[in-house]
Amino acid sequence: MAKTGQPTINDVARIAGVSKKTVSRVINRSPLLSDDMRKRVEDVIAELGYIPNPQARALALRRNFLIGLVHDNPNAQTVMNVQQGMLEALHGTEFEMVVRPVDRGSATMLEDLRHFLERQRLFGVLLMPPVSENDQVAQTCTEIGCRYVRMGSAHLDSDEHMVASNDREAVRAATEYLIACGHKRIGLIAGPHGFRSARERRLGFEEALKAAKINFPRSLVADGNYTFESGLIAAERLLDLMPRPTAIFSCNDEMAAGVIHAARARGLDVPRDLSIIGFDDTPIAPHIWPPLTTVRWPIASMARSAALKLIAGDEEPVAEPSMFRSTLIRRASVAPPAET
Amino acid sequence: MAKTGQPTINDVARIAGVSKKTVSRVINRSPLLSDDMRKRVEDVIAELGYIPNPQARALALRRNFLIGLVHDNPNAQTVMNVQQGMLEALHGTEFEMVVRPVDRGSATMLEDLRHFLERQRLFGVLLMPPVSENDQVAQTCTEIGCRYVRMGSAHLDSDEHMVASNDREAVRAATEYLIACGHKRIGLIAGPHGFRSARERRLGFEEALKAAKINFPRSLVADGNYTFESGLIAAERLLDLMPRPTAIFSCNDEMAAGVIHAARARGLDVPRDLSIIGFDDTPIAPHIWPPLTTVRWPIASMARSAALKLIAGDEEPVAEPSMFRSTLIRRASVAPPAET
DNA sequence: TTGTACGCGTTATCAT
DNA sequence: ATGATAACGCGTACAA
Repeated sequence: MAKTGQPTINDVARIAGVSKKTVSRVINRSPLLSDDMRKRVEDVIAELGYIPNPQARALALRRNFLIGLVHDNPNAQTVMNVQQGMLEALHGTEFEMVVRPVDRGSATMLEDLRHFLERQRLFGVLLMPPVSENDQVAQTCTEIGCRYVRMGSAHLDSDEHMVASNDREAVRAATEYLIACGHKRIGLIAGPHGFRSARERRLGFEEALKAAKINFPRSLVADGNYTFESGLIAAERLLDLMPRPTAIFSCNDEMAAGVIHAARARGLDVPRDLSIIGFDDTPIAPHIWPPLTTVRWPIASMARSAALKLIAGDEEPVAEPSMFRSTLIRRASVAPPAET
Repeated sequence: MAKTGQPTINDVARIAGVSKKTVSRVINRSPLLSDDMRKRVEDVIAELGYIPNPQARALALRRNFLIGLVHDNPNAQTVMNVQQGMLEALHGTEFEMVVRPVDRGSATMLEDLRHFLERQRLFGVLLMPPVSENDQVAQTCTEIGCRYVRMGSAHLDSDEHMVASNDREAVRAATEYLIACGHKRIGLIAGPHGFRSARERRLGFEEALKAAKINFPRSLVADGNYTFESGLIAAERLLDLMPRPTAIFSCNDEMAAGVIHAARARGLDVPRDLSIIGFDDTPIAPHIWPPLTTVRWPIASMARSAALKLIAGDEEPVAEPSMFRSTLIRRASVAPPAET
């Protein structure tokens, strides 16, 4: 027994009366092993409570049993949901999760990430949006030989490397709901330029209007950057319009909360004078006033699937989906437009 | 050069014309080294871009360069703030952060945690509340030889193992503010039993009332469990009281949001008919209506200090504080009580 | 001050 | 199918 108190592979081998390599074969499920030999070793392993040392394995295999979460996402709740999903998948396995925030915009981001991956020899990484949209990052992972799965709002990669939500379709459905309620002047608060999610959501919005043959002047779209303040400012511009839009689709909930503030500030009643739909279904969405109609994407499920793809053996490709459906959650922030 | 492409300590030693041990001494800043020898080795290290292999070091040192974040905190934003603070401290060092949620309540929690620490050989762990309040967890860390620092609402451990916020004082100050505004019937929505933070905040509240010689019947305290719904239910009970309280201190912001909902539901105006103070200063606090007066605790700073304590060398004990001050953020949810 | 030899716990190679 | 022996890359006695 080693001085650390933990039994090692040598202890198992000695007590079982076999070689280290045989024990190693048992651990790694080598197919070429007689059953009685396997049984004998497994008994000793159970008896000793032996667990392979991760550090030694990492050194020998040149690969760590760590899954990285690489993100530059500003939304705390989103990141936590992803972590929760990952952890679910990793629970009970030999893998642990290490979190690595990166600075999109930093000129050395790619280089930093490469060094990180090379040094830590991660088993794989889960790339969260928006950094997941950067093809060079994926390219770097491939070069280094680090497995990766990207989360995103559209298929940016092959199935094994991707878990995507159908933002465009979901927003299209949400907008159709607004139209079905009778709205014809609908404003859009867009997401930040360069975010794929912003693009997809906007496209879904425009598709719905076009299909309904509703006119959509440029003046009805206001830029936002996913923050409360940007939603507030964008809403003020939209609400200054004559005629005023009777509904607004906001590309995320946080901006939608800003819209509600702006509406309240000028004495507008939501949803009587203005209907609002957001995106994300953040925990506060049902708690703000009025409770917010929004689009919920199965973020934890996506992260869980992504992690399962990451740790899946190469032999049997996992049956995890690569496309996930978002759903419209109808609450109280939408109503038919008031009679004019 | 190794086949992996990365230079090893052997490459450095060979090219510099010295032994491995000498290179090792340079890396580990051994004092007994001639200057020209150090210079020679450092030059080769820089030239090769050599970085010590973490896996090999972990094996040799029987200690991983990983800092764990152990938590069972339900508040996503709080956890993210802690992660951010930790990562700030760890940035630029050789340490990485691995996240480990635990299940308080699970009978095997302690055993699971012990296995985790023993197997991964973490350098140290940051214990978040409320699991940080469990002395057995700290005890386990000590036994295993894993450094730890606890975050909490009171001094539960020696300075080197503790970063604490002064919840009691902060709540006392917040309550005094309510009293100064003229409130005499003040309700309390308490936190969950068994949480130290809940206890400290309640004590601070009671201290303020006692100092002001204000009567405080049991009926004015309602139990909550830090969730929106619990705050809503507790508020409904409090608002049924005759006479009704003119102000409510809620032990966290989420419950305070529930209080606002309950007040609105019965046509009460905040703050005219009811003043409210929360605790946490969550990101939504300024965005709900009315903007919430609350107590802000420097959570990221605390986590950063905790991480710095963890990775500090044993020789020079860090000068990081172990007590942090929370501050009252005055917004629009408090006003003098309406004339009766 | 510097070097030699060996240990850390595992996997891989190549025999048998 | 199984075993002896050599990596993996670094740290540490102990010797020089």
